[in-house]
Amino acid sequence: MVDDWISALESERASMGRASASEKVADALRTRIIEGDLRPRTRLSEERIGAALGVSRNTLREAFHLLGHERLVVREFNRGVFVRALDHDDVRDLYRFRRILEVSSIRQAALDGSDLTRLHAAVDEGGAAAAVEDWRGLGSANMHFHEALAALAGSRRVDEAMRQVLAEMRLVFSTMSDPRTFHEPYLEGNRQLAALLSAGNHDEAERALLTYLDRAEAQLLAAMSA
Amino acid sequence: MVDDWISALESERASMGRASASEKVADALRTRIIEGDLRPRTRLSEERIGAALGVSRNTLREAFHLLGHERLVVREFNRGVFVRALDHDDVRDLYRFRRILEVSSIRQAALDGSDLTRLHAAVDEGGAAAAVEDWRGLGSANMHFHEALAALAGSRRVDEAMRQVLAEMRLVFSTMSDPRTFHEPYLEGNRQLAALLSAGNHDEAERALLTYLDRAEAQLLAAMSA
DNA sequence: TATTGCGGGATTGTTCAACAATCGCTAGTT
DNA sequence: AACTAGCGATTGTTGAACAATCCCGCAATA
Repeated sequence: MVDDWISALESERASMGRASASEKVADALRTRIIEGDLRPRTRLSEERIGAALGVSRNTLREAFHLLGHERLVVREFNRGVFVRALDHDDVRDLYRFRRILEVSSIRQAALDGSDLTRLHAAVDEGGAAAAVEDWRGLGSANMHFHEALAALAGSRRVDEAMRQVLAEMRLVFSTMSDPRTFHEPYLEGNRQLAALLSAGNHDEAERALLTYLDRAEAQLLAAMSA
Repeated sequence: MVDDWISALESERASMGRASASEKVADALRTRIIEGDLRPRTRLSEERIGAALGVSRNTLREAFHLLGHERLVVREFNRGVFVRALDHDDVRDLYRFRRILEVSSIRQAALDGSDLTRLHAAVDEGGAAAAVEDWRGLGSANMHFHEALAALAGSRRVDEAMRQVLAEMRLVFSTMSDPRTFHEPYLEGNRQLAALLSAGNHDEAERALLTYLDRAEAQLLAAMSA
């Protein structure tokens, strides 16, 4: 059935006891989107989803606003909200932005010997996930690595921007069939990057990061064309 | 009367004929906040503002979401929404972020000889505003200058991030009594920066920009302490 | 005096039902 | 085939209602 995710949504209905209703709805939808149950361009009908989750249209709309803010859905006036679909330009722009944020984070780390524990922890997390062939988990670890990398800039707003970017990256990955292909090659890259930073070799780290991002971008673009 | 801005809001009620109601409400409130009529920490009562603008609570709430997304207001659960109040840390973080975005824009411009017309247009706009002593207009021109500067990065997401940052900057300026002090000194700085970029002297431009931002940050922080 | 606990009023959070505005599609016309 | 009118479905917006929560004053207590 095409509407299989509706039942998946209903299963999330249990965990909605506390906090703001709209946030819980947003959580549920976010999970469905990231897990790939809700494909890009899918229209999110207020009526059906409201019924599935047992919330009113108003609350649902607030949730849509939250997801729109995270760029996971787009709202088209008088037409509804749709799961966001990223094109090649989006991916190129995402990586352009990532280069800016992550390179400047490394440069900041070069100035003030930052704390690299989070970074190494993310590497370890990735190693553990790969060891048990949990490729989705490896993907998350990868995200954590880059989140930790951006955190070296020591700026709340950089953190926030990076989280935003990574959420959009998940949107891209959600459409890919084989997570391993897109995450496993970068485990070693992360390890090397962390090592270079630990060694204080920031120039080399910057170069490595740029090659890393170039490669990832090219791979994603190629996969999107196919 | 303390509630003078209520009538100012009502005057905006006329211009609300087209487009989404919530966006219009957000526009009206945004103006009031930026103009300084709504001071930081002011609580935005759903009842009173809804009545003043003639919209329902639900629509008003959607508008609050939009403004929250722009970080002009903060929503506190079960307590209401308040005009955002920035502290010293916020200002420091804003400038940290601006350095990252604007420096990388200049570096990008160094790689691909970007189009500088918007930049020069913003300089001219500032000159014209200063000539007639329109200091608020000079402030806007200043924003446009840095928006144009960030645009050199050639990234939609950088543009968006910069707009976000500048909106927060307006929030700071809205609390300042004398706009001239905070905008006039930078007219010459903008002119020089544009000239350096036109001349292709990007290294010097980068240094000038950093001094520029350091000075602006220090001046704002000093003003906030007073 | 300071603090704790307890109303009670005011405000926000959420739901519901209704209507207006708009869109997309289909059928009919030329 | 193209174009238009109309219709059904969906979103946009409203208003009212109720529940949940917070704020503030007041009394009781130590």
